[in-house]
Amino acid sequence: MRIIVADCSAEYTGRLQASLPLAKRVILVKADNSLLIFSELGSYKPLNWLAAPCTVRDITPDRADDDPDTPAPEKIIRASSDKTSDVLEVTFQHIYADDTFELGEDPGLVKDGVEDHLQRYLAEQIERIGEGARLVRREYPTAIGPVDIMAVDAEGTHVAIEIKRHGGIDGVEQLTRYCELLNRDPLLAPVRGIFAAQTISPQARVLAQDRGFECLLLDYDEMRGVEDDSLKLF
Amino acid sequence: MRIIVADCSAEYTGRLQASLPLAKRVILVKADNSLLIFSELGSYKPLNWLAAPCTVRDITPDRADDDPDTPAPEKIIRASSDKTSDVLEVTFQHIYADDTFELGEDPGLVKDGVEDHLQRYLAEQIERIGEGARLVRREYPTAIGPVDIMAVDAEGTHVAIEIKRHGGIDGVEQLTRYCELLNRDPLLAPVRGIFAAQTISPQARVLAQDRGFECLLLDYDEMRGVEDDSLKLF
DNA sequence: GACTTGAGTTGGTTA
DNA sequence: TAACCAAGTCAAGTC
Repeated sequence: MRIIVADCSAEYTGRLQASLPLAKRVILVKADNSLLIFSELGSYKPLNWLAAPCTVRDITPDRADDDPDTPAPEKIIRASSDKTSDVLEVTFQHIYADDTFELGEDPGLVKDGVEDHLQRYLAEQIERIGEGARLVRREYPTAIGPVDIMAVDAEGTHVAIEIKRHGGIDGVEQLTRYCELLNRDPLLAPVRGIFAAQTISPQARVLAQDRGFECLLLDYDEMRGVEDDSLKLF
Repeated sequence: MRIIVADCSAEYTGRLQASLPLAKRVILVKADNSLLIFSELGSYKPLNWLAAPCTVRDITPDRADDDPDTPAPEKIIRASSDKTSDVLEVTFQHIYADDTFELGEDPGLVKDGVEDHLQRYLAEQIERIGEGARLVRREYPTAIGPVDIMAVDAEGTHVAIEIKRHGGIDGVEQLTRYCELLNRDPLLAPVRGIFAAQTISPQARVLAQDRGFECLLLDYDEMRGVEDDSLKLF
């Protein structure tokens, strides 16, 4: 990892054109030559970058090109994508630091607990969709992809459940496609749809109700708590 | 911007739990205290991070807590979100570098040319949807949001155009909703739908054709070229 | 390898 | 401010 702190400007040409005026910034060049430009602004997204695989060249500015109006840059780095025509060129006016560190391999991030957990918890606490409900299976396969949860309610009616962390319109569309398909199967029809999420946008809620789906808000902490409690019984 | 290079491990607790085993990494702490942990892996996304607004504390490890089995960490940094319960704790075993640079304000990125351009070009070259076509307007307003382009073909039939850089299934669904709505208006009906994009996924193409929509591939460079040429006439 | 879906998404625009 | 939508999205899993 090469770490540069410098007054610099930059030009990106690829899927779009973007330019950075002169300012003091931090530049990271990774082992795979991918290049990131950071300022104090924004979240983790760099102002500008070039993804690997790419080639990085240090260009010493040609003194013959000197324009008397602008000071000669101290250095120019040009990163060119190996697969596309993307180019990111960084022009350095003053370099405060330029250090390289060998980081070596990284064991990587170990994640625990996302949307998959919501699905697992709801499957194990299936009566949250109504008393007497029974789980058929998670990831119930269909021709157009797996339904998150298939269940049967107290009346014996099949229930297809679409689970999202945040429920938006596209989630309702997805559930619509599943229910349309499932209701063509005489062995399953009629199939109710339930749209379950931690949060549901107002538009999605309206659309879901319009389509005849029930909306179910999931409380992650509460569901986790129930699991923890049930574990304590053993 | 504080730049640290160190052997470190990290624990994140928030919307999920995630941990980083001990390895040599680069840590950036921005002016707003947001903290990013990078390795040579991945693209511009850090392995782990904590977004602003947050508070960062340097903790000198308590020597009384020393576990004879594990070496005492040189330093611990705990970043706590000010608004949520997110916490990111970084434990440093060995620090190779720890420098702070004042970057100052950044003028930010100047972008030029994205999906908006596709829309503008197609509006100006509306005969790409068929000879004799005329533009009604861009961002044609409806109750459920603006249609990208509304036009009239040579036969006088209204045409609703949905434009995407990449055309996926959700884009077809969007166009479906618009056309459904527009076709309820006796002053407009019948309304044809055109799904226009630089690339269209096979599934989206099938769905679009199933819904009776025409698919139109847009060549950005060609459309830009036409514009440039027409500008040269003046 | 192409395609689809989720993300601790992030970021911008508009109601 | 909240909701919706695009992103030079990235990344993981599936076909």
